[in-house]
Amino acid sequence: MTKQYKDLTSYTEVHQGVVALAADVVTFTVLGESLQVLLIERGSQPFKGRWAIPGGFLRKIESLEDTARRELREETGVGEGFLMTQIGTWSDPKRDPRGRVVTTVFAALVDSSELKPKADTDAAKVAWFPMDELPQLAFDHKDILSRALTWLRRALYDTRVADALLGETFTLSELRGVHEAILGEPIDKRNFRKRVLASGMVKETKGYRTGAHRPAQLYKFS
Amino acid sequence: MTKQYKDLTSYTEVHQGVVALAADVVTFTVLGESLQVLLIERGSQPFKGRWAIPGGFLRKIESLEDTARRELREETGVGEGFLMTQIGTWSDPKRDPRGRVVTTVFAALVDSSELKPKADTDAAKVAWFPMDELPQLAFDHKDILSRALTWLRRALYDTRVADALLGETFTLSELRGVHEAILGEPIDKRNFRKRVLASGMVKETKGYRTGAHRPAQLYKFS
DNA sequence: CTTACTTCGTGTTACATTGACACTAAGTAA
DNA sequence: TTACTTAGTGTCAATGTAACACGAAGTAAG
Repeated sequence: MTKQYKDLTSYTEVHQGVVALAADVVTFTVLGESLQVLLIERGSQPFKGRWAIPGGFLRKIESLEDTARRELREETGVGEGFLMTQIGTWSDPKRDPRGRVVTTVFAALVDSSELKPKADTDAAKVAWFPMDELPQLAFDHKDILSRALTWLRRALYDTRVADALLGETFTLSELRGVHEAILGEPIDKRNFRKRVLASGMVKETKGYRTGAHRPAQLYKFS
Repeated sequence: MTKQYKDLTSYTEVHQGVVALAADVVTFTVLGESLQVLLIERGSQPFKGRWAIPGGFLRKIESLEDTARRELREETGVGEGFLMTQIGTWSDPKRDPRGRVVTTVFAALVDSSELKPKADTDAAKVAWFPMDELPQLAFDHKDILSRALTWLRRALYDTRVADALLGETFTLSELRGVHEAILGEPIDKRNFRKRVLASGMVKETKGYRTGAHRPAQLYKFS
């Protein structure tokens, strides 16, 4: 974050009145039964010690989508297998006490099984938090997370959402778990199976997931 | 547009590599049976003679929402009775040949009965076009209009959309006409009445709309 | 004043979708 | 062998959706 602060200082000092454009990435994953979001701890003022949504400034020859993808890769180490969608742009002149920062926010979905949470780079701590146990947040990031969650719940009925959060194959219980974690409420098991199978969005494979219980058939998206 | 060009020139000359931030406003209205959008004709290069979505640059102490509201008022002369929603930010580095312009797009809905189409200010022609007969557009504005229409069709089920497009009172046929114009397809009359009345989103008034036919009862949103 | 014309206003039925609900099956672990 | 855990399965009621046709109430024109 020190880097961002310095960049911004030079922006505001040299280009009086000019706006700095950033991309912030709200990265979601489903871990166990819980929807989690990736945050970084701020190491400097303002909001030192609070947690923030990772982000960075737009570079000269990038689109905001490029910026967001680059930031996500730097923070999480995930490869190409993520889904990213723009969810809005925040531009209140007072949203950042250091100066004028307009930020376009993206939501990214990553498969928890592929995560290397990327050891605290740049003297900044990075961590996953359950969406229902968020820490104190910097800037207007609480509002942003709230809107991101609303977006995610609406987008859930797009096949690609669950696809991005699960591995190549998955059991129907795992798929249901993703929906439950995002919606924050239980879903009837039989009705869910019926609906998903009837929709034709998944097809069965020959594999089975084993454990200390009856094995479950594996499916994949079609 | 001359003004915008000059502003942008100074941006790119003085602040090498710095991004100019704009707000563009896609203004929709329903006129008769047709969904219309407000465009301005460009009076200078690039894209001289083509039509564009009205917009302007962010000022120092404004949010993008403020910019959009200000632009809309300047172009249409409508008062406060409009609905405006952010639909996305376009940031491709090559989207504007003059230099780096990132634009946040808003959709605005105005009641056609309140319009003063605002005589061609600033030597720029302003006109309404049916969404299914668009002229040649400047920049990436064709793509933007396409996304705006998608947004509008999805948002239609929010009561406020039709509310913003209609006057204080309206007949159920007029309300249906708004839905048909936006969706671009006919809606069954009896089913529509049933659904709207059952939803409780409108309540009847004592007025009637007369014409060369049986008078129609007026309703208003509740 | 009669007729043509236009838009308003009204119900039923078939079909699809959704939601509630409980037990047996198949494996592991002790 | 028993306890434990998760997988997998069907019915029925209620609700929502879509298709469909005709008489009513006004104006306009001869």
